[in-house]
Amino acid sequence: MSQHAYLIDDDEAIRDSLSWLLQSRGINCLAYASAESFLKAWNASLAGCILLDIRMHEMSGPELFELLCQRGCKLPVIFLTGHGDVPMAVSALKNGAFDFVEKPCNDNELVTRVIEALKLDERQRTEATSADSVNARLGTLTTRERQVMDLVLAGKLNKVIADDLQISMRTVEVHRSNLLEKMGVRTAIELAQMLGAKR
Amino acid sequence: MSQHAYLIDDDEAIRDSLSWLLQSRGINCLAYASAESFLKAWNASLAGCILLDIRMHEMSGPELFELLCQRGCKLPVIFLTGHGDVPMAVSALKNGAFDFVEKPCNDNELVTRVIEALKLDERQRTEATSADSVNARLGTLTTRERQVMDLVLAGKLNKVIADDLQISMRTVEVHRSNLLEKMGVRTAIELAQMLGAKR
DNA sequence: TCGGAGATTGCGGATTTCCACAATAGTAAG
DNA sequence: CTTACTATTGTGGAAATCCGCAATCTCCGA
Repeated sequence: MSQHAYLIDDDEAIRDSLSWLLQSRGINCLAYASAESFLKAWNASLAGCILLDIRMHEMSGPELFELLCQRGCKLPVIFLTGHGDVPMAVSALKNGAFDFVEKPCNDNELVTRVIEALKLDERQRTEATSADSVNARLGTLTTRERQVMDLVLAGKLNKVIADDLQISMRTVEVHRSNLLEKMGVRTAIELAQMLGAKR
Repeated sequence: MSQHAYLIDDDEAIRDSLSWLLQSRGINCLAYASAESFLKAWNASLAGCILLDIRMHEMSGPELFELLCQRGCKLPVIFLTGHGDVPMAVSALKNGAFDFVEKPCNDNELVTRVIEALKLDERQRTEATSADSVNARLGTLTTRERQVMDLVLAGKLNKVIADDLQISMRTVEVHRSNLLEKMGVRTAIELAQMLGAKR
């Protein structure tokens, strides 16, 4: 899925001019006339960033933003507003918005910020991908294997783990070996690194 | 060092009224009439947060903020301004300011934000403390010990490490044992966790 | 009811780790 | 020059890990 700038604004003139601006700079842009229409189109695989007007009919920009956040949307959001005030901008940024710009704004300035947002999403997506593969592997572990893994990561010796779980050392060894295999690592250290880096 | 709100504003009336407000709510407050005077008083052990006026004679609020950041100041900064605009607020927050409020502002609102900033600093300070102890320990390691540690964390066996460093296995064992001792852990796993969590 | 997956355990051997005891060398500080 | 620290290596044994081969036992879905 290639990156797009998802522009959400109920003002057709704005949609047209910004779409054109971005496209002319080589940025794919899809425009939506309402928060609702974007919400229907959104899914977790969309990549890029969101350009979101603050004031719209029906659902407002901030409302959509909150809803998207709840649904796990990680796309950087750049708020657009023609009548913004400081508290509104502060609130948006403190809530995790990527940026907040006033309309009308300098074309180059806006494009620059959109590009920054796209880069951020790119990075986040890369990280998320590796995190997902780790989680997928964690998902293949059986209950016992996970229990053993936790104790292994706690730095306990097999004999201690065996004692904790009330099973034989040999069983622990088997689980340990199997879980390392499933996680795609050869030693417990590598496992610790793999999980440590992602949390 | 107990927490203080460091108020920096060249308007005496503001200093007096905000100091009084904060003190009356049980928050220690120290006021400075200029960026320069605070800069002279600042040191890394100060705890709390900073209330910083944007426009001042000589050095401005944002200038002081940047300087403090360069010097490693981690105190949350709440910008105060009587004539703020949106771009200024956005810029401040994107540069890492904790908050941005307009004067005059609601007393309770400001106090709430100051308290949030103080809590944040408290948390950061706690984390920094443990990170410092880890770094201090890392500092006691000799060059060789650090080399061995890196390879151990890479999940390599002692024999491989010995080969890599062109020394005997026995020497690796000694270094390994010594570094684990110095780092205050009993196993390489614990070491990996200790370092993994702090990066 | 049959088959597969997961949990469990034992045996025995190859590898590795962990350590105490001991010794040699180079280097920097005092 | 003496002391302290670091780096280095050896011997030898105790403890732990790693693994292949084998065998039960339970639970669950076909």
